[in-house]
Amino acid sequence: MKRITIRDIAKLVGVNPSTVSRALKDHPDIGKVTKEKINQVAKELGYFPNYQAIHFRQKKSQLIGFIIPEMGRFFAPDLVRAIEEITKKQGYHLIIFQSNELLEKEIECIHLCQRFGVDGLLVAVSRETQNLEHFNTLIQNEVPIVFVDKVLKTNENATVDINDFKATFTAIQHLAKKNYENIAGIFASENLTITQERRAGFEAALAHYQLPLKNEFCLHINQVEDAKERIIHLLQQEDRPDAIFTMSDELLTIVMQVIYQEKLKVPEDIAVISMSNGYLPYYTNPPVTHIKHSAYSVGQTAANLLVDLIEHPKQVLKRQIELETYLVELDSC
Amino acid sequence: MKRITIRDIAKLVGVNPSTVSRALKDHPDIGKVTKEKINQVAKELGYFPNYQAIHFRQKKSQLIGFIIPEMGRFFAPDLVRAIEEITKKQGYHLIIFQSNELLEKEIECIHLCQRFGVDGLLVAVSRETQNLEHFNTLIQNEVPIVFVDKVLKTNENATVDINDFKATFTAIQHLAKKNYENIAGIFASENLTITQERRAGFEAALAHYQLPLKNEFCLHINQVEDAKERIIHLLQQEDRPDAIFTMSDELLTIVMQVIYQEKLKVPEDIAVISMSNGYLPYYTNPPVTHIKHSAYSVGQTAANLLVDLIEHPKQVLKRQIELETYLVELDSC
DNA sequence: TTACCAACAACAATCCGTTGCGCAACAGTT
DNA sequence: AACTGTTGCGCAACGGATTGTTGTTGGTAA
Repeated sequence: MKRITIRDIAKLVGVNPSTVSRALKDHPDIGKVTKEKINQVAKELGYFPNYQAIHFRQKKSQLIGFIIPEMGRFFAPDLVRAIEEITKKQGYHLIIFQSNELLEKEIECIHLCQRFGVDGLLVAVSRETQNLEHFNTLIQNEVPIVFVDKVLKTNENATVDINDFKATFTAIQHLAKKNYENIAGIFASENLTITQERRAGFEAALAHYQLPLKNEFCLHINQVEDAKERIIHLLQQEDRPDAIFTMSDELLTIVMQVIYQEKLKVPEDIAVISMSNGYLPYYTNPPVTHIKHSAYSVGQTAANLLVDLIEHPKQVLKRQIELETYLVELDSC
Repeated sequence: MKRITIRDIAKLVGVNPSTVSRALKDHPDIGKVTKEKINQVAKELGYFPNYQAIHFRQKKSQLIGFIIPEMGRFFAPDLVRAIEEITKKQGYHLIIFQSNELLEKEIECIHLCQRFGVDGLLVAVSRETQNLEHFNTLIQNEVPIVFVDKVLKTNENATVDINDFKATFTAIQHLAKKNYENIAGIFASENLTITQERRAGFEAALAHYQLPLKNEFCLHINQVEDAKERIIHLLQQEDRPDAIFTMSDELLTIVMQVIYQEKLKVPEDIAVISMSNGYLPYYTNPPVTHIKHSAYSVGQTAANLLVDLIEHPKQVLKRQIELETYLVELDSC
């Protein structure tokens, strides 16, 4: 089926395509009668504008790229949900790319975004990403970028995340105040900035409360494969921890599985506290005390910031946003 | 910064833009020396093609739209993950729209897809969608559509889902064989085709094993708000069920929360079986026996089917695919 | 009547890459 | 020398909407 263009309408009404274009967008230059006729014919023909042509002409795409390491189950969905809602509301649309935690793929995604002419970009960087050079051409082309959740902090780039140090500190503080003394921490890959900051918060809190920092009590989980074994090993030591902190929902699932398997009672045998997007802690028995870190808010904030940067690049003052986290006290400590 | 075009390269090399265009795609008409020069200059200038222009000219977008009721936590993420991977591998890219379970929004999404000129469309229909009329213009424009997971079955449309009847039957069969007799079923909104088919499988299995079908034992959860209360009420009856089937991970979370709250032992006090994407059942205590229904496979299959339909519209024979589900026996029955 | 200004439309260029067609130059054949 | 075939490249139109500029009306005021 042939697509209907403004020329078709123009021919039928007997005017110039430019007149049709102006009429359809209610331009004051066009007379009322002509406008009505054009609008009527457009409706009859079932005309709809060719966005590809428009975007091509205007060098805009109304597209926002979102590069994410992987579409995980705990954090990403809410991020996407929020971003899609906000961007749609503002007339933009979301095109999603997974980098699979690989720098190489991240670069590929960036190229694709460039070729597609996205108006802006949201990025959660991959585990391998140690600097932001590969974003330079995009930046030179003045495509706004907002780094979200997994960020590398520099002074120039827009970021939305949380204060990982403080959030973790708060978690450990909560344990300390409840008089737990042998606190273990389960962390993700050491490469990630968020891991480093959370680990720093963890250590600082232990130090502050004069609790022991044992190296065997700090696990960095790089592959899921051996995660269970390592945690089992941790919990089977004779001098095992009396409390355990996990820095993410993913890690919490593993820990809880081990705890169930080992038939440990929470919190009697061991206390658990986690950073979380706030759902998983209610699926477990008992519900897990956690530092709530809302992916939805992060997504909303980042999307709004990005749209601001696209539409008023000069006027945006606050480009680095740290969202609040808070303690949700349930039954695991 | 001005974008570099083939004309810039042409000027520098001293050839015609058409020559540059052909050279860059290794067209045999262009001499080796010229090609090399052009490629070199292109690299020096950091040229990359303007996809918007290309897509506009070729009336393709390399975009695949994905309309989903909502970016949920259990099923959608794997769907998106799979679809992104497959479509990217085939040179397409994913643009996501949420219909929020509203027909009106679903129609909006369809319009957007049309305007964006997507090459194909994946759809999980909303709860309100009772027919597929609103897809007609898209179909007339020969944009392939694959309905996925939440589908309405007609003879013409491409679909990828599971045999809900059979899957549910299998679940109940498993309970029956373990001699559970008072089986309750927790279902989603009655409007959904999948709910209807699962309920039918549920009833058929009860009938087949000559088990009682009590209306009070079949709950349809429309809002999350009162879900817990209703399930508590179900479990507090004196003649309470000895086994409970949930048709989704979402519902399973609620049931498990209630079970924990009520301090019921699984499977001693009550058995649990669920349909699931296969992760949540391991987060609970005990792990829940379930019918595994892989979102990732559904996504993969649907994405591959769609790409086939885009690229060889006439040659695709099997357009309605039902994926296998299987019983994963864990410790809750 | 002339001058002038709205009001309304038409014209044509533009965005960038693609592609059918044409043409010149040259090698090889008879 | 005349002809055919090949190689290598240029020309120009094209796709659909937008937009700066120009042109034609009709009407009003001087």
